[in-house]
This record gives sequence, C-alpha cells and structure tokens, in this order.
Amino acid sequence: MRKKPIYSIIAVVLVVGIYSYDYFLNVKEGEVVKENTKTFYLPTSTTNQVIHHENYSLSYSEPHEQAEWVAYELKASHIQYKNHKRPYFEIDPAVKTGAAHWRNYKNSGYDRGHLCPAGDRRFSKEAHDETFLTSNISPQEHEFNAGVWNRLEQKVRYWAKRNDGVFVVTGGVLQDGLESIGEEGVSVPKQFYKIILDDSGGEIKMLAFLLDHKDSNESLYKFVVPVDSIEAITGIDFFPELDDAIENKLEASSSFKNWKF
DNA sequence: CTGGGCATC
DNA sequence: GATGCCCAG
Repeated sequence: MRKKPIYSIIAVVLVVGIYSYDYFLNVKEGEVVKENTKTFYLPTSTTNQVIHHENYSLSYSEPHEQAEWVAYELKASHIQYKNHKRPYFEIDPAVKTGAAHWRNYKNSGYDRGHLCPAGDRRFSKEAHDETFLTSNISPQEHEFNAGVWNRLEQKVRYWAKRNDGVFVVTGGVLQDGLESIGEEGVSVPKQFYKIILDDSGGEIKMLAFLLDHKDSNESLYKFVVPVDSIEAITGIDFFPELDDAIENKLEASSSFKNWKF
C-alpha cells in the first residue's frame, strides 16, 4: 500500500465522491431530505433556488424578493418558551441572486412577517436567530400578521403539541402585477397559504389554509381549502414524493374532521 | 404571541 | 447600522 499511495487517494476520492453525489441527490428539490430520523416533505420549486438552512428550507423567488415557500418540521419538543432577544434581520447569504434588504420594509406600512415563525424556533438561540433572515419574511399588514395569521400560527403549535409534530409549508401567493415595496421591489402578496401535514398516526393527514391578506375574525376552519387549489394558483407541487394515489386523495380534500380546532 | 417607531451613539 | 426604550393588536 505504501508503494502505491495513488491508489489509496483514488479510492478515497471515489468513496467521498459517491457519498457526496448521493447526498446532493437527496437534497434535490422534490426529493426527501433525511432530517435526523424523520422524513421531511419538500415541495417543488418554480424558481430553481431551494435553500436548506439548519432548521427550515425555502424556495426563493428573485422577481418577488421573497420565498415562494418555507417548509419545516415542527416537533412537539420544539415548542418551548425560552426567551430570546429579537436580533436584526439579515440578508440571507445563501440566496445567490441576492436576498432583499430589510430596509425595503422600513416605513412601508407593512410588517416584516415571518414565514417560519420565530415562535416555532425558540428551542435554541441559533434556531431563533435563523428565522431572522430576509428570505424568511414577507410584507404583511400588521392587523393581519398580529391577527388571523397569528391565530393560525398558534393553532399550528397546538396541533404540533397534540399530534407529536407536524410538517408546515407556508408562503404568500406570488403572482404578476402585485404591489411592491422598497427599492428592490418586494411583492406584497394578496393571499397567504399554510399547509399542515401530520404523519404521526400511521396515516397521513393534510390540511390547507388560504387566507386573504386582511385581518378577519372568522373561525379558522372557514379558510380550509384543498391543497389542489393552492397548487393551481402557485404552480407549486407540494408533496410530489407522496404516493400519487394518496397525494391525489389528500390534496383534493378540504375535510377537517380529523383536526381538532 | 405578532410586530413598529424613534432617539442615541 | 446597532441598541435600548416605549408602544399596540
């Protein structure tokens, strides 16, 4: 072996290469990412810019200067009440096309509305801080953000505790012709969606919400829609790795009988 | 919980 | 730009 080190080097390169290739295959969009022992369901990207952070993934839309979706697992154990100081919003360095600056939001009249809520990532300072990237926010009316949207986020935490974890995919509906704010032109969505998937009970359950970008005192179940209808207006395929028969059945349903409100 | 504005350095 | 303080739904 000592006489022919070149063979050892080649062997190491081959092994590393194969495992790297396998790794990148696994994190390709629409594929399944192994996150510890759980399986993480990722949507497709219409923008070809999927980014994986430690505690959530996203697909960034450069024209709209925000994520078209943010996806993450919310485990029951994630829901803690540790207090962290709110940090400054930072430009997401992983967005190669250049994520928006928070200054676009300043004096715009709109909140920097989290997509992956800070309240869902309070289990560590690192996870909490990671939600303060500008790739994780969208312009939201304060009354909406602190109102019906906040109610929905709290309900998701309730389900995560009750069902021992859920998967969440959320974002604004990005379309042509939206109003925009700031020098970089961050689009202001007219609707926001949130999709919850629970696979803890052996059988997969799915629930989707579509809300107009305005506050409401209506009960949350009034906003339940089939996943199909969100796919139709966003062009995103939300659970492509699910068995087609299961995917088609679940995504066509707007039933919420299996969910306690 | 969800956030903002303003003064200060 | 970063920090601290006071504010609202």
